[in-house]
Amino acid sequence: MNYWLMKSEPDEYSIDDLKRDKKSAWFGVRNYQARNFMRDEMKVGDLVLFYHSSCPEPGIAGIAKIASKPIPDKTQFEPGKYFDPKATSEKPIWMCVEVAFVKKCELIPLASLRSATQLESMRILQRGNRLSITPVSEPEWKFIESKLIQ
DNA sequence: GCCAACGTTGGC
DNA sequence: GCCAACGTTGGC
Repeated sequence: MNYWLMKSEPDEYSIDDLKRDKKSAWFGVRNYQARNFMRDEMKVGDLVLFYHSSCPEPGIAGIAKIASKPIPDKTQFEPGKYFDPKATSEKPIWMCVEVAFVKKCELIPLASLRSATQLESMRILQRGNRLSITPVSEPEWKFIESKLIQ
């Protein structure tokens, strides 16, 4: 079992949207490191901290889980902002996974994460971190689950 | 809107 | 392969 943190801008796709949809493909990732996590390391059943970014109240908004093996991100083939002219259906470049809703929680603000010494090495809190998908260690997960999630 | 940090691009 | 320029992310 691995744990992850996945960022989403709530204007684009929020925890409420996932709650409504039950399940969604995590399309639109165009960063190789983040793609590799989805393609190579995620397993069905892995748990995910759903993080709201670039919004008035950034923070953890809920929990989701990985619900599929890697699948081609179909937006790479379609006209629009995620289109990639170098991708073909035979050789897709961008892979994603499906993510399923588990629960919504009271928002855990970024400041609360920063103030917890147990989380000081968390990837998301390191300066300059911009990766939209990052691994979460088991101790970090346990701490957040038992102490912060309501 | 600002700005730090990082990834990507492209000329050489 | 180097590296400057540029674009993007994301908190504030």
